[in-house]
Amino acid sequence: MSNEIPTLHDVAFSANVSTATVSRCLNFPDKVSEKTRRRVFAAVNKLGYLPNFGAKVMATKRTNTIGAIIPTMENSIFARGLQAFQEELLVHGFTLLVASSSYRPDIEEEQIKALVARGADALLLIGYERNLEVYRFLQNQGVPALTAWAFNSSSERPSIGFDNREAMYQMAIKVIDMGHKRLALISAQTGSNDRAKARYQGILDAMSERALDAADLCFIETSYGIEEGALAFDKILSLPNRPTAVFCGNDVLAVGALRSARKSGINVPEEISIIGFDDIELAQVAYPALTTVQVPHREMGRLAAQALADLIKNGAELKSIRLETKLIFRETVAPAVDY
Amino acid sequence: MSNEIPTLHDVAFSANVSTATVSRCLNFPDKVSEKTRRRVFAAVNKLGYLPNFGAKVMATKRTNTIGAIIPTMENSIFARGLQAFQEELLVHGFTLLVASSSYRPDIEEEQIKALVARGADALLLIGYERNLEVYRFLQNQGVPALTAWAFNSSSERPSIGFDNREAMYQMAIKVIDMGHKRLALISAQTGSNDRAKARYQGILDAMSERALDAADLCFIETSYGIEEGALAFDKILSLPNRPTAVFCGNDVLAVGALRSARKSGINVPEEISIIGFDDIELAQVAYPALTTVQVPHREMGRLAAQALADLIKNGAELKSIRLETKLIFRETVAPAVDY
DNA sequence: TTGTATGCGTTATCAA
DNA sequence: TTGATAACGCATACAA
Repeated sequence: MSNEIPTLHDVAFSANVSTATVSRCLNFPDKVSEKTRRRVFAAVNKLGYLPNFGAKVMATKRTNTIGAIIPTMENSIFARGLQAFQEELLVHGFTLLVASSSYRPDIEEEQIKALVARGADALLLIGYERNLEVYRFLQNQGVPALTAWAFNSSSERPSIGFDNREAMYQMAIKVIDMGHKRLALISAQTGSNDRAKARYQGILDAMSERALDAADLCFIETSYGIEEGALAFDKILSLPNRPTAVFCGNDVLAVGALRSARKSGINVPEEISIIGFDDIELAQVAYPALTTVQVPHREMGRLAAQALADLIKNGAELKSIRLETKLIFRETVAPAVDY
Repeated sequence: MSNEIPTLHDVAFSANVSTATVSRCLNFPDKVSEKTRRRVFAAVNKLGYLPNFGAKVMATKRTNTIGAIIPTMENSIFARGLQAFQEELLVHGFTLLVASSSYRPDIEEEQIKALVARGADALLLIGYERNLEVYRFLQNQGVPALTAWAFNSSSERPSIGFDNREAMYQMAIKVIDMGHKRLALISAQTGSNDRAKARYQGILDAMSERALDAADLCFIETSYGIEEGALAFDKILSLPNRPTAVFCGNDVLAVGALRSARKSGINVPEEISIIGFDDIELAQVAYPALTTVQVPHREMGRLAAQALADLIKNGAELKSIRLETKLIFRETVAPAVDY
């Protein structure tokens, strides 16, 4: 029982052929005669040969690895999409390299460099908004990047996602048309998050469209978490002219709001309506079940992987794809009571 | 504006030193004179030099990459742990390679090979149970592996996790001592899941300990999902001698059970108690809030990353670590009603 | 169809 | 402190 890891050379020696033949046999089996192929594979099995990764990378200039940088895997919308992304990548023979930014642009930048340094053949990024210099760096290094979770027709960067503004706009129109005039939004931090910003804009646009003064929107920014949503909702409850409908930037915040309402003895939706965004599991399990916007996270991940694989393997150009969202009315929204 | 990616050579030429000096300068800055160091770094910046990954791997025989294979990122217990794992890995200069097995041993095996082939310096695996041949393969390839999410004192494989049997045992004892005699367990598939198996065993042990006939446990196996939990609960409800306490292998199944109970008009916990496992977000958001076992997922991920980093960088031996779980009593458990 | 020979971009050994 | 040079293990152009 030898303790050395076998190389191409060893296989070639054992099969009594040249290293070139072994290499060919492994990469293009049909370019080799039946007889030698059998000999080679026998040797490969006998020795337990596995191609050396570094050498392969060096020779082919390709790692067959694709990097993804997401805010955090703890947010199930990213976990879900990433899972689908990875599964599809596997089908095409790629492996997933993962990093997270904790929603911080500086960390994201660092991670982008790290993944490029690690030889990622391409990158998946969340949202458009980032330093121009980053895009230049990617270009210089020859590493293509695809944007996901957002679609903005006015940007020419390739992206696979949905129109955050439009989705929230549609939901807001519906809710306003149910008689709600005093609205609130509990939003994720909009600073460096173009998705949050777009959702905010969607509500503003809907208000203008329906002749409400957009300046009257009660806007609260907070960070991600159930607790944070609850705290923000508490603040809203203490307002003099309490809103009748509270939009939330995501389902997690909405569930926090729901919890806070229950604690304060406020009936949802009779006294106040609450709206989420994403339609993660929490939304249907919440009590009452949450009205929200359904986003095709898995589909996004899958399509992103396909596009990237197609780009690397066939040189196909990255094309933007716009996916549709869907309004899901469950139990947390009711017509506004007038008084 | 040149379009070529610069190499060590280019930097050396530009700084007017040898490639050896540049390499040294980058890897051991203090082994080089102040003057040349400045010259070299100036050249590096000017050219935008980034070390070639493949070449580096080939020369050092190290990718600084660690692979993790988990059942699925969609299960938030893994997403959470993986996030912590990745964050800690980053601190030590490692990148995370991710693959998922969908709870299938054959896919896991394939993925293990894929990650080794991708040059992972070490692997993180979930649970002990797998083909012996896999461990032999890992050994032959010289790739160390650490097991997480389970701790079994009778195994000598290094692992960082908790005692699934013990945790469920403690919970069951508590519940039995509240007067429950007719118990049920809605379990994840135990076939190739040692954690599920251990939790099952924990209940059996508790029953024996409290002089209940373990054969009376109503045991249902199902796959992961809210819907699946609900269906299993429906079955239990239709039983002639209905159990008074229903344990669930995880919180997701428990939340499904809760939903089914609500639909059937059964009061929880007055008429039936429901117990989860994991304490994910769902548990506190569920209504009524779920009684469950809290597991330190993040801590596991963090410690696993530390151990692996220490192993690769300093050759430290992998040591098993046993973490504690905690019983969380919320609102879904009440003393048994006798009749 | 198969073999020979070279290059890929680092690191590391040894000498200077 | 620095430089010349030999690996590292594979893919591939070219020759046979």
